[in-house]
Amino acid sequence: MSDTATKETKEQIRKRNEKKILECAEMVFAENGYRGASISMIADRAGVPKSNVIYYFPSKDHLYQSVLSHICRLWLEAGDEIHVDNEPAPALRSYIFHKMDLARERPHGSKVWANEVIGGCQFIEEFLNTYVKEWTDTRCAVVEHWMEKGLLKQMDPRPMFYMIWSTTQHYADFNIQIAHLNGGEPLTDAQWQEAKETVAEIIIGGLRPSG
Amino acid sequence: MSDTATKETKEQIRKRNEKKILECAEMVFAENGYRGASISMIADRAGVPKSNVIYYFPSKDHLYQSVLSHICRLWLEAGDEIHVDNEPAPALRSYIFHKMDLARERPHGSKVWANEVIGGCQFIEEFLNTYVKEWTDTRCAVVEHWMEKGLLKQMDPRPMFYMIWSTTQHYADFNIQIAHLNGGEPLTDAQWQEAKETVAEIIIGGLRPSG
DNA sequence: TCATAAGCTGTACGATCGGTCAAGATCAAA
DNA sequence: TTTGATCTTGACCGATCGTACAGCTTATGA
Repeated sequence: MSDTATKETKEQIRKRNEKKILECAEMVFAENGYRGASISMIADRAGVPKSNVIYYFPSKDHLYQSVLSHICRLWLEAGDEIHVDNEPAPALRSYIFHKMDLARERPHGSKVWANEVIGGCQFIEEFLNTYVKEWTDTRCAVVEHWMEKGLLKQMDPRPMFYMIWSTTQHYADFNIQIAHLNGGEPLTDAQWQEAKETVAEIIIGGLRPSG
Repeated sequence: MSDTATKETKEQIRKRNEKKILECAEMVFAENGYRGASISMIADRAGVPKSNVIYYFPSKDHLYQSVLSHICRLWLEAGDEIHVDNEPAPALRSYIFHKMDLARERPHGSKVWANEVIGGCQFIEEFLNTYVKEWTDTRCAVVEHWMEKGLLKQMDPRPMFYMIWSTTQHYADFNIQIAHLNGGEPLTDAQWQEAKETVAEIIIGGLRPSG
């Protein structure tokens, strides 16, 4: 039958379809929120029947959870630069740049997360109280260590992290609003570069010891 | 009939019901997004039959638009302090404090706006391209004027405004996530005060001329 | 080759959606 | 007191929701 095309194994088929459905689900959930997104929309976007989506993901909840889990893992990895061994300014600059790149390249994931948090964290509550909390506590300890060594201004590190998160994710979640205020066009490469620099400059400048 | 209670005029009844329904709609839209919110939920929250909601607001779209319009008006008013006659540091500090207070007192409105922007700005597109754009252009001109006078570091003022917006609204939109990372409890008055100070300190500090 | 497992999909289900409508209840003006 | 406008509500409509399920095709391993 298949003279030219190489046969796909079942495992390859499964992997390919799961990935395709997950990517489309991420977009549909981003645009419509959890309750606003329907399995039909996701199926249409992926070009498969609705039943096929349910075949790979046993329920809408499972699919949604998979999307959220995937996003969070990406974010936590972006903070690996924050170590006591590193200098604070380059480490924070690298973290901010990394998160800005993620915001530009994968805005949909950020939007799904934002929708979930706004809607009450019903699906990520346990996740927040374990992985995210542990990550935050660890990184706050590093920043406080830097502050004690006099490398940063003394302050509560938590609002600093909230500021980095909110600012970088703003460029993902609110990219459409930003485009509207930018003459209807998304940011150019140059504008994006300048935004990254400005964000890093303000935050790191604002953390510099005054004495 | 009504010995003790004073009679309500029809106008009072209309005003009271419209206000009650609008407030409940703001909460329900905040928690569920536009498509996830249903008229039944809003009606239940307001303690009236579904038909009564439709009576006061001819459609779900009208109700949603009313909620969005109300929020945006509040935000634009908060930026009145940004004038060329004022000193930049106190003006920006006042603006940030004002927006932080709004984020704490009225988180639902901010969440509805965020959901709408994330979902694609379908209902606020014209609004963005007129009022919000005009407001932003005007305020950017003021900041650039300050920069030319050497009162602030020279940079693109737009990312600065995005940073103020995202940071302050983060405390509204993500208040549940912040609470989870704060040991499950919302920020205390002292923590809130410190967050306001930290946000203002970082941003204004980061804008200080280096020379 | 052949039984079995896995991939795939059309149909059907009860629930809920936004919204219409008719009818009753209440109030304001004549 | 009568009359018309406004407030209030339950019943109902077609559409869409999540998803269960039977039956089909296709790949796999004995």
